[in-house]
Amino acid sequence: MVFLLGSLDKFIDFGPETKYVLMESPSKEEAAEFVRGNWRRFVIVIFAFSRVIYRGRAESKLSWDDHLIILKPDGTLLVHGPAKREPINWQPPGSILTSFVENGKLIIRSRRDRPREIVIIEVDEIYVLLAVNTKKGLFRIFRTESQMVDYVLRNPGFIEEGFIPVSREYQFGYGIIDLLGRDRDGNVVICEFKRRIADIQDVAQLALYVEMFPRTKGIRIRGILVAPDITERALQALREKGLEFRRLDPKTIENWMEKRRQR
Amino acid sequence: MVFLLGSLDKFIDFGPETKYVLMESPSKEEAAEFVRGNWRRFVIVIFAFSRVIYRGRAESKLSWDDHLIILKPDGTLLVHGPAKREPINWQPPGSILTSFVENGKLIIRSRRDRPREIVIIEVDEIYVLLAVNTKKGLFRIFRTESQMVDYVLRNPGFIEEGFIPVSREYQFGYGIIDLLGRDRDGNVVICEFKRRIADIQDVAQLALYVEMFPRTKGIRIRGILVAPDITERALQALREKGLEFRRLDPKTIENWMEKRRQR
DNA sequence: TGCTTGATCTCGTAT
DNA sequence: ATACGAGGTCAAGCA
Repeated sequence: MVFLLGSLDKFIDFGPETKYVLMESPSKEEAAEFVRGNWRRFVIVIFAFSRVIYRGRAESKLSWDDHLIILKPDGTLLVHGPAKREPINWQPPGSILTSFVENGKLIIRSRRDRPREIVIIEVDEIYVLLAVNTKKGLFRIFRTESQMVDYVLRNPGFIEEGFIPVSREYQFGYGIIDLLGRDRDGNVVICEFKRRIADIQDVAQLALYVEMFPRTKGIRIRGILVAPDITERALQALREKGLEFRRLDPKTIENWMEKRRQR
Repeated sequence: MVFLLGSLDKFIDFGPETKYVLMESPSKEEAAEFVRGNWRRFVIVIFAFSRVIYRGRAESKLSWDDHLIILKPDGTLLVHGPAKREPINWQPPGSILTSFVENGKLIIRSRRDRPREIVIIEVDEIYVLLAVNTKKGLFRIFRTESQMVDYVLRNPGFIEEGFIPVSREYQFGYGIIDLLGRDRDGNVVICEFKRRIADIQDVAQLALYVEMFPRTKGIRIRGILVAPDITERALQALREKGLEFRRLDPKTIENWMEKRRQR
């Protein structure tokens, strides 16, 4: 079922089977009422001449211009400009919307606590309001860090001859170690995995783990960074810290998973 | 100027003053042609029954459902679901769009190199296509990490009596030090700033800097973490590493900026 | 281009 | 609730 409304009939009850509601140049009152009554049910897209004020963890002002505003049933608010993947302004899920007309402007206000943050959108002209009934499709993703650990658990020789995995996601006082193991000489081996190119931050993380890991006399603590690649400077820092690198290509894992599937 | 088109007249040239173009239930051919010819000029919002395949740094599949698709002139592509701030699928700026009809489906394909990534959207039914001409509003933001450094540069006594700032954004082989200074005894002081609650990762970063900073006999290298707050475990790790913490409240900076503005 | 870091990061997960 | 780490992180700045 589809509604195309030049002016909103306030008595229409948009049933659950309503695909979308489309309004061209609605009045501010119509828009305010629609948003107020329906933001929990539809994803609402508004194209309008507006400005935005944000105050919370930081503070920002976006000047008067044409913007694309998106409101989601979970409380998410997005203000998109003509470029970039990131919204110019936003409010995360869990925020609460209010919508009303004040001084001849449509006000869309989104509030949340913890942390206390507020986004106020002042709208001077609404070109189009589109409310759509989206559903959550099944989403699957591959090539995660977790799959890299899976691979090494089943192929411990990848780290080195005689490597024995001991614990996955090992927690200690200074963080969570992706994979903890022992080498053939009984030394502790801390493995840190990265699905992307490893950088100096990753070296810092591994270095902290190695230095803070509880020591036993006569047992060395080794640190190994496992990633598809590493930046030049990170590799240099790694070596100066006495840590090690193992290159693990995503394709190696893909081929391995393919083989397992065929078995 | 506004166009509302039940069916697209392919000879219309949408001038630069065109605010938006709205199409309800366009045919796949119409939509394909419109996207092909106009994605560099408009932000295009499509509400459609579709599925998405992504392959690149990772790989994902999004099953058939109603989705909100956004295309931007800079090559950004977003597929939004009914919840969350993040798009389910996307392509960053700089990607190249192609659009055509194949086997009765509208195909929207976005490609980019470095890294080579592709998103393919198969559309089975288009409910609404909205093309809007947004502009980039003036955007200003406050309360950044950079402002914290500004504050300390003008108020070095905040770190401690006798602290002398030496270099901002000091680069050396192991990263970039926010603020480098000297204490009253001539020791090196490395300051790391965080605008949010500092955590163990930040301690790891500072620890690496301090340990790798070039040493001169008789001169100590001190590390100070400056943030509005710090987690309990991070503080513990910090102390074990012989590093220090200074609490800097955002309000302190705000008040200081307010005063400066009044002068 | 590569590299590093900030971000109103967001998001999931474990405690 | 808080903390920690992943992310197709994105985006900016600088060598």
